[in-house]
Amino acid sequence: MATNEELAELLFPDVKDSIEDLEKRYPARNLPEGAQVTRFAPSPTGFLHTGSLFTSMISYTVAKTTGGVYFFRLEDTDTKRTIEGSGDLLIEQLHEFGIDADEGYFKEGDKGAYGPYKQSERRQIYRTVIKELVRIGRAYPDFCTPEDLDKIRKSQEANKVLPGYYGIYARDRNLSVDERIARINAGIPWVIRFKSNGDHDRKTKFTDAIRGEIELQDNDTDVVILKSDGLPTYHFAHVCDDHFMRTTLISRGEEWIPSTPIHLDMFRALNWKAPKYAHIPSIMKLDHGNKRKLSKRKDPEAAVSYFLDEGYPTKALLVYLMSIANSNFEEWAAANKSFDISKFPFKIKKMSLDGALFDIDKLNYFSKEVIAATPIDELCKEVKEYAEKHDEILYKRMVEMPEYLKKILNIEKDRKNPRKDYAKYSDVSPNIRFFFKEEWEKMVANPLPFKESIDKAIVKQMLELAAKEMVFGTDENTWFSCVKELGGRLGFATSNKDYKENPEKFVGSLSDSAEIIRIAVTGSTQSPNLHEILEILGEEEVRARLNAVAQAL
RNA sequence: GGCCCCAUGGUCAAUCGGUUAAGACGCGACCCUCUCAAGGUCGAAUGACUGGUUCGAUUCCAGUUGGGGUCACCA
Repeated sequence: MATNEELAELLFPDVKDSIEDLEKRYPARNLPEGAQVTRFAPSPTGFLHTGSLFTSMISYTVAKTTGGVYFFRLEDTDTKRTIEGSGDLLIEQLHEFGIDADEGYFKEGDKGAYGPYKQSERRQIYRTVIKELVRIGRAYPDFCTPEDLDKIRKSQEANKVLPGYYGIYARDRNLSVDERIARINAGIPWVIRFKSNGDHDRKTKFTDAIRGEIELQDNDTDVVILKSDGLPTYHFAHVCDDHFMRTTLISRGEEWIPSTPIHLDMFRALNWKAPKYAHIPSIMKLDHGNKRKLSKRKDPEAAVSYFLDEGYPTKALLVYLMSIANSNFEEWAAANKSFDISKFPFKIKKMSLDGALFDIDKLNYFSKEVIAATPIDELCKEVKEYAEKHDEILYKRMVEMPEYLKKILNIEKDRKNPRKDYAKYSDVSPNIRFFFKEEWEKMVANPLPFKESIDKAIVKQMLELAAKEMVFGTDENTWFSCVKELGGRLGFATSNKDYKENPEKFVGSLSDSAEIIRIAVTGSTQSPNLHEILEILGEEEVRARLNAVAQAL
């Protein structure tokens, strides 16, 4: 009668190393007490998901705040879904958010002593551990075809028992070693399954770093750990990699909670200490009254690239996500007058337990705050960088007349209550159109929104008067007194109080007189501070615009 | 369906058995004001339901309901 030892040898003849060897190759990390080793371990299957940014931000923050290590591992074991180059793209996008790994997989090669950090390059490690598992009888080859498995599942459904490969339904679980060897030698394809000792009627408990104690049914299914393509499944790769990479805290999506007993089962079988788990709630979206996970297919905001394309400052998204992660962040930010999330004392225990609905209003709010607090030179740089990728015309202007753009972006900015016009850089262009002659000409070619109640002749006179006599190069008060005086000559009120008391005595209010100038110069009834606008445009240009509009009336 | 997670305003949420149940976004009103963006003041709006424990439950327990997740040779 053959032994498991022989079976293991037949399955993995080339594997010479033992688990002992691996333990030596990847020694325990020498880190201070309390330092956490965390990671972000995505599959290279597309763009960075907003939920992934959220979990990676948390992993990163935990490592940084505890003086630990944050690494990046590429989980490319699903060869069918892998998209070439998306691993590098993920790293680039994370980099835009300042989430750079201390070690791990990088475009230009691995960094760190616990690699390789790309799972497809870790085949021998998995095979070494699995060989050992076969040897001790905790893993075995399974010869079921997909059709066999399908048949088993169908009969389970018909009999209304739990589907899965477990107990009496685990067809090849109790094959004799001789039989297994015979089938392998006969060339029948196989996968390797983990042999669970679990009992469905018992519970496994573990302490989640966010939720506290969680109690689940024991795992009793014999999950596949090595697929027919020679690569491991997530379950096994996670256990194996996070053991040898010495991860101390696994932060991952809450959808992993139900499979945690499988992982714990394997850690136990290998006699390895399991890491701590932090299951992060998913970011949700309201869809026809129902909450659901942000979906990459249905929701533009599920892809981080959406925010980048719209021109949200990366910091703003991070601030928003942090406010979801630890709701006391807002309070902290207000007290410290800073949105610097790296200084915020993040506590994983303070994470809320259910998934937050993505709130674009709140993001916009934070984003306006962030942009308003950005120093002008930095803002110009950011806008320019955004424009370079997404707004050709704006980019050209920023390159050709940087000082002019700087003045425009600086309107009412350098004060205690700065303007908060922009939530995203894509808001800039539509807001500043009128500053450019050719745009302004297009705008005033359309009927202008002058008040119907004011006689066109008066409007015209006001424009002509302003074109001739309005002062330039003065401070705001002097300028405004002048505007008042000019309006007064035509019968406009020179104070709102006067107008309120006797509106019938005037052709229009003080606001109305100023509005005529605003409309002519900006094409709109709304604009930032008129005085600043006029000074930026310059005397010559303003007088020309006023005359042009007056003539067209 | 089995199992698991979750449950305070529209949204994010504080409260570690005793509170007029914070705060923020959004919304409304008013103020400021040459318009707007802001800013200021004020306001409307919350403990899913039913039992139990307790002198006292938003808070602890159970059940109900509701929402979410998961049951692959995908992660």
